[in-house]
Amino acid sequence: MSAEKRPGRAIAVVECNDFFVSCERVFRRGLAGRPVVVLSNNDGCVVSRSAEAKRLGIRMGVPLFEVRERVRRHGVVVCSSNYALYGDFSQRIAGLLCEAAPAVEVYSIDESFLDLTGLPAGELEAWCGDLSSRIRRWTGIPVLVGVGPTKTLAKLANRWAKKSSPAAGVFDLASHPDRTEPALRRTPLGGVWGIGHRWERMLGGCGIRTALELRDASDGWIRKRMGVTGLRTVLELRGLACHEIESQPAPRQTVCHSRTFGRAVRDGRQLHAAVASFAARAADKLRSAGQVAGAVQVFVASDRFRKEAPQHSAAAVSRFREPTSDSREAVRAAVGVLAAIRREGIAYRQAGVLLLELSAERERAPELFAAADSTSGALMRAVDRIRRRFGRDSLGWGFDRERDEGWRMRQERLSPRYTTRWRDLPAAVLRPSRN
DNA sequence: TCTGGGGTCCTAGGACCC
DNA sequence: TCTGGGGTCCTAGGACCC
Repeated sequence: MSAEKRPGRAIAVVECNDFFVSCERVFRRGLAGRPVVVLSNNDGCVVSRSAEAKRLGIRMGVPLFEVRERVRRHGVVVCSSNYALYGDFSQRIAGLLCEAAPAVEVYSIDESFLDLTGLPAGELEAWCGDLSSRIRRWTGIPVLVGVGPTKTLAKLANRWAKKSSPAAGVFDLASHPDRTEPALRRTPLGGVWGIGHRWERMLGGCGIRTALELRDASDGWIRKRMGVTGLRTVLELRGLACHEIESQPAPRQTVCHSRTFGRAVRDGRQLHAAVASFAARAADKLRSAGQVAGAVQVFVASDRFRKEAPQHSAAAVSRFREPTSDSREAVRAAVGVLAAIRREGIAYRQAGVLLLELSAERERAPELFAAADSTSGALMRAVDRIRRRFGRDSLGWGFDRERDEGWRMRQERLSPRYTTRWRDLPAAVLRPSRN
């Protein structure tokens, strides 16, 4: 355990407020002030809500069909998720953060950690306020900033920025340690970073219900019940840093592309086509990260919500003869695995392809007796180049042509890709002035 | 009718070795 | 026949995150 208490350590976490909804609002001014929700893939669950939608009692993660009546009654605007748009906003914001702070960890699509150690305590809040308004002005996205001596306390501060002073948008525990205890006392366990549903229930059963009670629990007991992961959280609540800022992201260990289908798929050819396209996409991701994979895993699952239908889920792995990022090899191996695990007569609702045992392409050791396919790398580079220039759909594989679209996901309310596709670019119309 | 996708880390247990 | 300690590697499952 490398816990460390250093004087004056200041970690900020910058989190976009209701990020997906905020992105939708940037180009659709009519959405301001209205209840808005964004859905997961397949238009399944609510994954982002505006403040107005939250006030209507629409919970995070709820399936759309359960709140359909409320949506209709209150005129809630419902959007399919548009990851091309959100990803682009995310990159722009990350760019601004990297200009502003020396060490930045882009933690997720809507949140980053900044190391602000060294900024005079008296200036922290104003500095964060400036940053927040700069992001708002240049991207249109509102952000909230929490500051603390550890990542866990910064996250807790962020929660308070949201709850207590969303207008100011900054809550600082690093230069105001006296605020920590009251904040911990008023934070339920579920609001602590690192405490999920299971642990919340377990701890609640033992009489621990607030972040303060968790902070003051005994080390030995926490270690026994929650392992080192739980102990780290507790130490961080005490101001001892266990999680550093990782400004150089570690290379991925797995790459996954999976989908729940728009409807259940019983037909072998369709499932084959779906898995082939997932494998090709996973290999694309691999190449864009400059990695190769040693093995591929395929999984399939029937609809777990339809208890009356025959259920089957399975997964299996196939190893490549030599690490590769060639889409054709990934597809070949994946459909082979699929053929071995698929059961006739089962209606599958979900499938996915994982690439495992990743390593950097340049570190790859050539196999002594491999019949090296020297065209593979060149072909893949050419494919990637053409797609970058002419769009992802400009070039496909043979199996794409036979593709039956039956498994495609539902996206009935997709907004345009305003910032990443030329023909979706918003137009500004200038009218001559009348006077 | 309608229920997401993509990751990480840790732990326990078994196989195997010396 | 009975029997110790310590190590590694692998896998499955469980917890968490957004």
